[in-house]
Amino acid sequence: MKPGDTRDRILVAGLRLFSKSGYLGATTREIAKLAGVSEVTLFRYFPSKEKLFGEMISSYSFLPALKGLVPELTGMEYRDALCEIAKRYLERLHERKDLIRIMHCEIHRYPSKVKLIYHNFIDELVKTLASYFRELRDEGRVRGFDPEIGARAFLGMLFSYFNAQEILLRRSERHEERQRMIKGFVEIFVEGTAA
Amino acid sequence: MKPGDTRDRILVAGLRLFSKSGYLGATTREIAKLAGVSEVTLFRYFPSKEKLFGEMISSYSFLPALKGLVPELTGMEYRDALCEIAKRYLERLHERKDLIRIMHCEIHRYPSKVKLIYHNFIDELVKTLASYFRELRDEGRVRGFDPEIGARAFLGMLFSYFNAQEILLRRSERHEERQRMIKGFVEIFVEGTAA
DNA sequence: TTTCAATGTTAGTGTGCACTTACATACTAC
DNA sequence: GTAGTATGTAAGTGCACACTAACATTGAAA
Repeated sequence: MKPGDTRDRILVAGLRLFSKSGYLGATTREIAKLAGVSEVTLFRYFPSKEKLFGEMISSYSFLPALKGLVPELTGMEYRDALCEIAKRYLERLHERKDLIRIMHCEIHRYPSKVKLIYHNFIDELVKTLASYFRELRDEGRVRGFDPEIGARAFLGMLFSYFNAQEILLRRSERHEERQRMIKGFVEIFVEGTAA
Repeated sequence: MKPGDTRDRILVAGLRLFSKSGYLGATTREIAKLAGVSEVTLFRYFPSKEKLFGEMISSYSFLPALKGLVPELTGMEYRDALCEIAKRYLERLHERKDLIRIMHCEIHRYPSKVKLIYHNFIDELVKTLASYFRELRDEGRVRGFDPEIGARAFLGMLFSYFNAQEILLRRSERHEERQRMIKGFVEIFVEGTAA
């Protein structure tokens, strides 16, 4: 067993259990068990539960969700581009579901760190999408709405949908319904912002 | 001190502290102290912390947020009506902020009860708003989009805004910014759904 | 074969918290 | 005044959990 491997397994187990039971609800025993190590080993790697939590949050920050996507979009039709953005965004949210849960529930525990991560995530998204809208606006392909508000509106529709389905109601996500919602949202948004 | 008064004060204190610290983080000592009673009295009214939590959730369910509003809207201009809906919705969310936090974080504790309350809340909102859209559509004042998807899109934009501002970042909400966001969202939505 | 690092096992300690028991006090109704 | 009801105070129980100490085991490198 390579060194580093154990540490990672503990971090992954922490992510899972902190997400499922909350910081206080997840016990070090459970985390160690899920990681397949003894509880003592957990404390050899992380001097306290609090430190484990901190390291976990830091190491599992969000990947850029949309960065690098914009260039690919410039040639596409507006409607198709928005569908693509929506798809990617929902995929990223789905991947980071556990982390999102934790940040929602434990934001009071590590206010500055969690807020920073969250803020950066939202900012990156909004700015990326807003810059895309600004580009289109300069080409006269959409009307002159505020790009940031537009970005927040679009991402907000999607986030709420994700939140209701996957975080709160924990439904099995049905692919076809998701497609239908995306199409509906995009439709409204396209009509609402077209030139 | 009337009977019933004490019980209520404990429930209110429970709401506040469960919201702030989570179910496990809030102690019965703290709750009793905030309610201005001794811890023993708390246990005289509620046989366990779990029961207190359950009673609290049940008694503080959501009030209908938009019901009864639709009739008032029928005479109004579409844009103004949406602004009014947005304003009311955000006000209701603001009032029930603590409860919303709890439901987000503790949904795994009382899955069926919490889900039911939450589901009913969303359903009431979506159905009310969708019926308004359907009415307009029948009069030919908006185009033929799916009223339910439209409702989810509109409420979703607003909810995400509320969530980011008040639940996660706990910002002092600046009234003017809120107005600006509402206007921007409504603008996009109106253009996106107008006939 | 020896050595060393990573991990396990066992058996703790101390603390905070939900919850209890026993008894005291204040106030109200009769 | 007496009885009863709501509340308080003091003290404590038992348990789960974060965290520790001491020693055993394994496996690979030298």
